[in-house]
Amino acid sequence: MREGPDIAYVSTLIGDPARANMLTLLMSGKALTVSELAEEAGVTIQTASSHLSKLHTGGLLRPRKQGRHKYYALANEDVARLLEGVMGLAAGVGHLRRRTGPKDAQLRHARVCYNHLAGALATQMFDSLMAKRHLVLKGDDLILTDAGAAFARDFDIELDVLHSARAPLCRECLDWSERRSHLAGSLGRAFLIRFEELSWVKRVEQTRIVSFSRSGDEAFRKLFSIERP
Amino acid sequence: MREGPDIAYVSTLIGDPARANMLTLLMSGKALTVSELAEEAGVTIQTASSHLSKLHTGGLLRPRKQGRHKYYALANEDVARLLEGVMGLAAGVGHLRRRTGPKDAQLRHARVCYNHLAGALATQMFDSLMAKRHLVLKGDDLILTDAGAAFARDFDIELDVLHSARAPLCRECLDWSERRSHLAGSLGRAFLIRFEELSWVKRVEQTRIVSFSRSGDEAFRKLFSIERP
DNA sequence: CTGATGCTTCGATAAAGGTCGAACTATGCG
DNA sequence: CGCATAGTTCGACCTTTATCGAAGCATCAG
Repeated sequence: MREGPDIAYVSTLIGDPARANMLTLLMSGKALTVSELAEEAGVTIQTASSHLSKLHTGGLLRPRKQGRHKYYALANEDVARLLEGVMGLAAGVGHLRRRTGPKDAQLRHARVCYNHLAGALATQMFDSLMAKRHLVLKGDDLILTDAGAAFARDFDIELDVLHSARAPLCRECLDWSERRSHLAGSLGRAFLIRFEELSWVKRVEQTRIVSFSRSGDEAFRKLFSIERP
Repeated sequence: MREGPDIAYVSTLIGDPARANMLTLLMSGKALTVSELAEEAGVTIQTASSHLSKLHTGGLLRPRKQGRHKYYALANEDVARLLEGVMGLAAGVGHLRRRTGPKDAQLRHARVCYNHLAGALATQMFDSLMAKRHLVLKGDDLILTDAGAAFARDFDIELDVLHSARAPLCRECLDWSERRSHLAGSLGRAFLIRFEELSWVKRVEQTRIVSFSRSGDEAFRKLFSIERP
């Protein structure tokens, strides 16, 4: 019974409260320094340093040195997806660390998941893309149809660049608050970037919240045929 | 940043080697007893009992008592998916099987359990009913949906008669060869009766074996959308 | 009833690992 | 160069928790 991958090792890494805090922070997609992570996680710098080094060894984080700073970020999108999955299950158990507050509602509505959009609006966007057959599910793979490609190009997303990258173009990501899929992959990322370029959305500093401007919300809903609630 | 679900709690649950072993075992989809899980995980029964109780509290497992045995299975598909994700990240693949139950192939395939159908075909029938939302799980109770009721009536099962009976309509029964659920209760019984009426099946005298006719097997598979192996 | 089996609870033990103070290295700034 | 800042390493606590023996329930078979 010693076969199979070592899920205990990875889970133990995530299982420590301080490390879990840091990982949750890094879900914003940003790279943060040791000190920043230490403060947010509520531990001293020494402790944080030790934790981060373990997370790196475990392949969950990717460090980058810049001058005398050391930045840590999630190693890749798989890590982000896994964390999102754990959040989903934890939320399903009804095990929230904090009571639902105003911030929580905003998080559920629209937030960043690593580098793409998540939350209620993101799942609706995903549903729209599926309904219009811009995306289709082929087995477990998500495929961008010709119509979908045209739609993306129309939105000034340079698909050729995305295709040349190694990362998968389209990917499903399970939304922990909505318990439905939203769009990940380089296309999901490209969409978020365009939203920011167009000033439809703004990131709220220090959080994962994504805030839509009034006109941005309208344009977004129009683009994806989402009715006002 | 202390928002969001408590991922540390769930991860800690998975993070213990003994628990991880058990969860990996249960990825087979089968329900296993405390003793079996203890042995496979390499710990004593007391320790296993404690672990399993924690996993239950954490919402990862669903226990069922049958006689003096206690069977544990993964709580739902989300848990399985999460574990699959962790395995993916932990790199490597491994699946593990364990032969259980009667050795007779015919018995394993289809047999009578008290008054309803059991065996591989029965668990597939059950899975089909669940997948099509003819049955839904509400807490520990199995509920026949409107769609399910229509489906049953369409199959000439007189639901009114069943409802008037004192016995519960739907009930999960743990299949001892498959270690998964199949349908019991008066509805489960009614289905078997109909199968016999239609000559889809015949009971083999002196045994619990249920033998499907060639055409009966085909009709059965069509009714429940079960692919030929 | 009695004995056997499956599982749970309790308590003591021991190992693991998170934590922080202190000392140390490395980089940047004047 | 000296000094400040960022991060690491070391060592010593100390909380947490996995573990198993022993005893206690619960269920089943005669």
